[in-house]
Parts: sequence; structure tokens; C-alpha cells
Amino acid sequence: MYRTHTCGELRINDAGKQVMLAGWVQRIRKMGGMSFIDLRDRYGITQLTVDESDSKELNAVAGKLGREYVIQATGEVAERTNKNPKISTGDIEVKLSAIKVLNPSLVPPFTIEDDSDGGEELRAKFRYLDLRRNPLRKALELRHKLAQETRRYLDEQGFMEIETPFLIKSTPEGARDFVVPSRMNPGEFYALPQSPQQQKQLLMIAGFDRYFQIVRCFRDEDLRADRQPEFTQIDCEMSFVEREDILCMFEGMIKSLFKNVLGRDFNYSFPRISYSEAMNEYGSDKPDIRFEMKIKEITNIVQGKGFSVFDAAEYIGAIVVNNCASYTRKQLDELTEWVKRPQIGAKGLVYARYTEDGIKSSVDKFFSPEELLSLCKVIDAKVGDLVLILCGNRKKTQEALGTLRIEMGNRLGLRQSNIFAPLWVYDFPLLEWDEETQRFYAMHHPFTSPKPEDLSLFYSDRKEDVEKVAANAYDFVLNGTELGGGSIRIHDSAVQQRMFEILGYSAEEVEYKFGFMINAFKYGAPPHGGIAFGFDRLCALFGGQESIRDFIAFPKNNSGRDVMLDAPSRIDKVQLDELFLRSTFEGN
RNA sequence: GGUCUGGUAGUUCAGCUGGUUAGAAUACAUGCCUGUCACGCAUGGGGUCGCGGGUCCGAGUCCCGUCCAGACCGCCA
Repeated sequence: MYRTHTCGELRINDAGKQVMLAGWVQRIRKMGGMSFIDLRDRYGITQLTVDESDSKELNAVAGKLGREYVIQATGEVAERTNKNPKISTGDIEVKLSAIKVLNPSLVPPFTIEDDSDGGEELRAKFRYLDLRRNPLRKALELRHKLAQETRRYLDEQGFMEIETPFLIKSTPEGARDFVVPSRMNPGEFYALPQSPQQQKQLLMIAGFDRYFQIVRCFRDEDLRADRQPEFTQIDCEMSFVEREDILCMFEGMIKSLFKNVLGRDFNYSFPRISYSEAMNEYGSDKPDIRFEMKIKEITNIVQGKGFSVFDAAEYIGAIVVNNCASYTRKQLDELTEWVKRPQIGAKGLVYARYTEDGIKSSVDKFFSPEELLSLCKVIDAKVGDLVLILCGNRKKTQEALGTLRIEMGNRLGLRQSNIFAPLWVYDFPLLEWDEETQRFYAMHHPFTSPKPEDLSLFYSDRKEDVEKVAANAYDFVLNGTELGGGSIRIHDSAVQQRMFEILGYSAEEVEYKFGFMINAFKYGAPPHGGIAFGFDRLCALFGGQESIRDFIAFPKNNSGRDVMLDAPSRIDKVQLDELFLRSTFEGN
């Protein structure tokens, strides 16, 4: 036996007990005649004491301990004379009678503390040490709880968790695939799934009308703080449902996660807004509605006053930033530079400061005080507010205003991570026209159904009509992050054929890439739809963090590398030969 | 693929317009200290200033290239 208790377990009423603990040495404080040893495991920290009146052997072993040594400690629980209210075991300590070093440790390259001194790269290289720290441990505990609660809820609702294969067929549309060479089939490759999209639809055809899976997905694209090449989805699909059924079911799931994991109640229905509303009011299809600062279109109000920049613009929009009229010229210049960065690409920034002395704007030459005042009235700006105006191409300007809105929200501290503002966004465009390749792409994926009322547009020969078709698709958005997305799928093979036709696939291509799906749809496909949630992002948001990396036990770095394993790596020639890849990498 | 920021002790960082022996904190080692809990005090060891080239009497500092890391844009149906 290694231990009778964990290091987070003992309390004052255990005083007097003989116990055995095992764990890692967090810290040693030598006071001369006596020493305190903090012993840590994932449950907590317990203080051990050694006194010079104890045996020589005990003092000798204790004297040689170092940080992160793994030890087994035997002794008697005693009430402390000086209690530590900061830790749950702070009322007691263990007076040692014996210590056994189970394994010594090298000096760790960074401190294993809540506030580590280690940089990201170093901690990534020693991830197993970083994971000993409380913040990381808690992040993984949160992830575990969320997974458990997700399974509990969906199981209760009659969903079956069914595993789907990782070695599947490459589907060219969408993200790049990770591919795996097939030894038994020279020259051929599997692809790792970007999501189990087709499998879950086939499961619907197979009659498993409520499916889910907490599943790893793979996309060979560049990384971000919230994007990893392998990530986890809560993947769900249901048969005999309309959009409303899905939104209800999964609003319920999100609410149950909030309640049972964070103890938060949402006693209201999540707001729903259309894609076009989202773009018009927030300049984003994933609006952060923790704060207002909505975008107001002012094109008709400010055009025709002789300011050529406005007059030439397709769209002019404004946001009202409350209580920022005191912004200095320097701050406004800095903000102007900020919106002119290539990432945002605005040509300039027009501002108006509404102070008690009146309105001061950068376009005073072109607008009378009365005109500015009436503008402020229309966009609901009050004394003390700062109005920021951008203009240009409609979509780009709205997006730029959306980015500016988020930035101002950040600067004003309006985006607190402990406030949660969920919503649904629906009625996305079904298709996007790509100028470069002169063809349509599916905005979601090619199995997304058009809204029934748009079917006539869907069958129209005119590009302008097809462009207008709305998808029966929806996203779940939380605090400006797209957490989930789904759609009602096409279950009619004729509609599916038309979709492939619009996407410009030849009959041969369709047969080669999606033949099995088309066939399956001919054998009684039920109406169905589903949704998938980004599980890593969900965990990060619940944990109040921006980056998903701390919520994944072994994440990849910015370049897609596992710096601990040093993967990816070259493989030897024998392996390459077996996979018929040798010629490609000859000379390595 | 692009833009930006960074790379100096085990670690986190400072090091101005180029100028003597490159500093601080922390970690580590040794010693002192019987109630600490971020213990304290004293002493000590510890550096290829990412790498390569260039300018200069002289480069951690300036220039060019390169590698690595991070954030973002493109990309992510």
C-alpha cells in the first residue's frame, strides 16, 4: 500500500490518526531545528513536519529532498499551532515518523506554481510538468465534467454514441485533409475525417435517429489560439426533425451544461437573429452580444453634403462608443492607425465627439452643427459619447466596423469572461460565389438543404437568384465565438443532384466523390439534420479563456508541432518503401 | 503565403543615441535560523546575448539573411 489518504483529504477531525501519504514535494521550508515539507498530489497539498528531535535517519532523508521528488510519508495527523486558512488542509499537518523516496527528480526547468515562471514553449516541451500545475489540472477537470455532462444529457434524450472510422475517404471541398498512405493499396490514401459528416448522415439512413459522438476531427489548416489541427467535436444528428426541434434540443443541452457544470441558470430563450441582421448590426456572423454598441447605417443621412469620401461610398456606418467623448487627438489618431492596418483595411476613420460644448468632428468642414446633432439623434448618441464612422464597400465596411466594435469592447472592458451571452444565428446564405474560380462554393457544406421557400430560386438558371438562396442552417454563438453549427440536410436525391450541379461537378465527379452518398439517399433517407459543437472552444469559454490549448492535454504549437514529441518527424527509408513513398523523398 | 512582435543566466526579463568586467528577480548550491506556508538572512556558482554574414577602431545594441516562438490576415465547406 502506498497511501491511506490523498493530500487534499485530511481535516481537523483526522487529528491523531496514523496516515500514509504519497505525492510530489512542492516546497521545503527549513527553519533550523525543524522543516516543513509541502506534499502535493492532484487533490491538494498537505504540510509535513520534521523536527530535529526526530530520528537521525528521518532528518537525513528529509534533508536531501528536492522539488518534485516523489515520496511516501508516514506519520500522525496533528492540529497546527499556526493554521493556514488559504488551503483546505491548513488546519492540520502530518508529524512524520518515516519518509521514503519513491523517486528523485531533476530540478524542473520552471516552477510548478499557479503562476509559473516558465514561458509557453518551455512548458509545452515539458507538458507533463506543466500539467501538474493547478490551472492546467483544473482545465482538464472542467473538460472532463463537460464531457460527462454532455453524455448524460444526450443519453437521457435517447441519443446513442456511435463511433465512426478515422480512416476514410478524402473529400476535396472544404479544409485540406490529413492523408494516410495505404500500405496494402499502393499509391492510395485514406483521409482523416474533418468531421464525421457523411457517416452520421448514413447512420440516419440506417435508422439511428438520434446519434452523437464526442469525436476527434482533423483539418490540415493553419493554427490559431482557438484552432488546432486535431480538435474535438460534440457531433450530433437527428432524424424526423425540423430546425426548431434541433435548436430546442441543443439549447437544452447548453443550458444543462451551464447549470450542472457552472451552476448558472438561463431562465430565458437564447436570442435568435438572422445572418443579415447579424452582419448589419454587428458586422459579424458570430456577434458578441455581451455589449450593445450596434452598428448603425447612416448612408442616406450623410451623403450629398459635399464630402466626397462619403458620397462615393456604397455604405457608411457608425458605432456609438459611450462615455468616450473625452478621447484625445492622440488616442483618435492611434485608433485611426489601428483601423488602417492591413488586417482591417479601412482607408480612414471619421469621428465625432459629443461633449457638453457641442459636437467636434473630423468632418466639421462639411457638416453644420445642426446636421451633426440630428445625426447623433438618429444613431442615439448622447453627450459624452464618441461616434466612429467608417465607409466603403458594404460588406467589408460592416466587417471592419464589427472588428472595431470588438476592439472598443475590449478597451472598455465590456467583454468579461464570466458573463455569458449565447445566441443562435440562422438563415445563412447557402452558396458563395467565388470570383477567382468563377463558381459557387457551399458556405456550410454541400449536404446543407436550401430553405423550402427558396427552392424555386434554387432551381433558377440565373446566378443572381441562386445567390439569394438561404440555407436551412444555424450557428450557435457564445461571446463572439462560433461554438456550433449545423443544418437540416438534403434528403432528396434530386435536390442533392441539383446542389452538385450548382457547385459545378460533372456527373463523373459526383459519382467518384459522393457516389455512395447519392446511392444511400435512394434507399429511404429520412428527413434529418444535426449540429456539431467545438468541444475545445466550449471548454475554453466555460473556463473563461481565449486559447483552447490549456484545455487539451497535449496540444500542438503554432506551427502544428508537438514540441514534446518533436512530431512530425522524418521516417526511415524502410517505412517509406513499405508505403511506396520512397521516390518522393529520395535523398532524405 | 503575408504582416507584426519577440529570442540576453536553469527561468522570467532589463540592458537608452554602438564604448571598460552584460545586470535584476527568481531558481539552484552551501551556511545560519524551531512555527513557516511566496519564510527570512548571508555567501556562491551560473552567459556561444538564437544562428550566419556585414558595417565599424569597437556590435547584445546598427544593416542583411536565416531559424525558432507567439498574435493576426489569407486559409479554416
